[in-house]
Amino acid sequence: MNRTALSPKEMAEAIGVSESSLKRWADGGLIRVARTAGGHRRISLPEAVRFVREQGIPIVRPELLGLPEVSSLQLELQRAGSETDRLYDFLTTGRSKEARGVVTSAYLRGTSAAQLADDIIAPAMARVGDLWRHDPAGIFVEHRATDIMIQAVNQLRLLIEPPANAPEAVGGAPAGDPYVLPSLLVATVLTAEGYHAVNLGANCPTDSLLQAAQQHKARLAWISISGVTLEPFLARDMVDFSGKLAAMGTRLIIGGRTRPVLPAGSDRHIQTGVTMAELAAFARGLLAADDARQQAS
Amino acid sequence: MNRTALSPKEMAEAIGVSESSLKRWADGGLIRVARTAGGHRRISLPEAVRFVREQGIPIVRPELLGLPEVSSLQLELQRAGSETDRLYDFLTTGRSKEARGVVTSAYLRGTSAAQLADDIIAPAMARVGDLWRHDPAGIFVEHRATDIMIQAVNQLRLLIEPPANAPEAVGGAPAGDPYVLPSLLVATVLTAEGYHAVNLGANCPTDSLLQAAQQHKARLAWISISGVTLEPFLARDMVDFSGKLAAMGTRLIIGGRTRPVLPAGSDRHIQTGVTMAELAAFARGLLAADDARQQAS
DNA sequence: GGTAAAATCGATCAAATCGTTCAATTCCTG
DNA sequence: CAGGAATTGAACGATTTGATCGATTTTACC
Repeated sequence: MNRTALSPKEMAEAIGVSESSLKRWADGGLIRVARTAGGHRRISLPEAVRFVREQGIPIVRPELLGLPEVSSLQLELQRAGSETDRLYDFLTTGRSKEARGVVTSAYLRGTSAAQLADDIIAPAMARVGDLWRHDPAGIFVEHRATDIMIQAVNQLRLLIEPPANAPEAVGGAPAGDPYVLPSLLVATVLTAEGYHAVNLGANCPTDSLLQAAQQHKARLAWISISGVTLEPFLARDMVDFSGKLAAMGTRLIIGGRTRPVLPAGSDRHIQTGVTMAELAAFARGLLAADDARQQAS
Repeated sequence: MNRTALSPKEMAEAIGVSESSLKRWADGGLIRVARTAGGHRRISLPEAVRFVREQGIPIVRPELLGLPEVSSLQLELQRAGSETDRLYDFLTTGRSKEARGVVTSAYLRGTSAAQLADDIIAPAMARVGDLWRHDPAGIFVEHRATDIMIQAVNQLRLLIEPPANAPEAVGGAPAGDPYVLPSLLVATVLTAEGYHAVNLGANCPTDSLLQAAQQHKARLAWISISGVTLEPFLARDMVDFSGKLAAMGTRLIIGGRTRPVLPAGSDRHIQTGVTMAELAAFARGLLAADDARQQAS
């Protein structure tokens, strides 16, 4: 079941080390622990996840971390094929638990959220999307797979905790674009990069996005384009839009399957990308620049 | 429910410790408690806040402490509506963590998934949906709220596990209907009722639904209508559709904001409902009938 | 006002965790 | 390979925690 906090013993058993070592690591500051009034250590799940990822520690008993789907996945003895193949297999056969396991365990093993999206999830979903061309049952399988994927990414999102003073990021899919998953992935990637991501989801007018950015004093805004093409007139809208955002200190990044073509010379305040890795890199760069500026002052 | 005073049980749940520990801390002077005439402990909200701050104890379920900025010293004890009010507040102000807390804690306290949907989530989302009429920022708030709600329901869904041999249920929103949340709620309610629910999400053609029902040998199929109205010709489609489903042992239930009007005399294999409670009742009835038949044989 | 259900009381007890010490193991370096 | 440093895991008594109990108080409802 879903734990809110772990005791040293639980986490020690989960990763297969002694309780003593875990306590020593906690006392040495390697693991951030809260304390009960009586002095007992309590470890939050996102903190445990952060630690095992950074240290590259294999998880022996995932169910102790509240992640039973990871353990059930281990029962599927190393099947042949890449992670994408396995994910595709689980998605098309409706095995949601195993699909969640693929995503979660890949992240726990150290795969970055962006890599996960680019190299595992996107290819699998692309293959799922091709199904309906050949298979009459493709549409239902695609719908089911999408739902499963949304579940999996939402679960992943809960395992990541941005720092307390994280800058805000706001975004969504443009008006007329009904796809939920891509924007959800962006929100997850940005959370992993240390932002507090506010996802406005599918079909979100730019006006609404602008207001959200204002209210949240967002450092970064994203638009995730999947279901519509960025028409030239829309591209001009975007340039105008990004100008308004820039005026209040918010940088805009636009992404999608294909790199949007913007009017020449308009790439001053507007960034485009087709992969989550690009998005993550840009977001990281923005943070680094802000940090440098703060240190200088 | 903004309480002026907390019971030991409430505060214990809020910070994720046992009631015993809290009472011991109170008796040891760590927490200043008032006593009722009968000797029960009462902890003031400021005292609770002071304690968790001093001890650095993470607050697991902040909604139980009532939020300071809600400020209004409403003495009203927990009514059915108060939870909706809090949820609405969290949804409109973008506090996703707290919103998830309302949903999860309500479920953990014993509220059924159907009740949660009908009495807490639906009213809150309806109020959110009214926002755009009066507030220019309404659209963005609505999008943000929807995303938060989807997260919360997905999290709830992960907390519920159907029995191993659960019958399958398949459904989604009809073609042209872009709303994700209602069908997700149906899937969650059915999971809580003991079904293995396969959600095909928004904008799902009936053909795909039929194929999914076939492949899964579904006992139950649902169509959740939100964004489109059930036109008469579509209604006739539905009767035809439900006939095909019935032929393979799948019962159909159609739901939405308004009760769909079906051609007279067609209600043999088709069920309609406007509340999740109706849906849950029908699903339960189906299960009970099956069980009785199995026992008889 | 009266009654039944729910919550809380105070107390007890087993299990978990505390901080510390120490021996065994691993790692590093000359 | 020898030997010192660092890491690990086990053990210890003292303390903390969480579950449980029958008795009492509070709350909800009529």
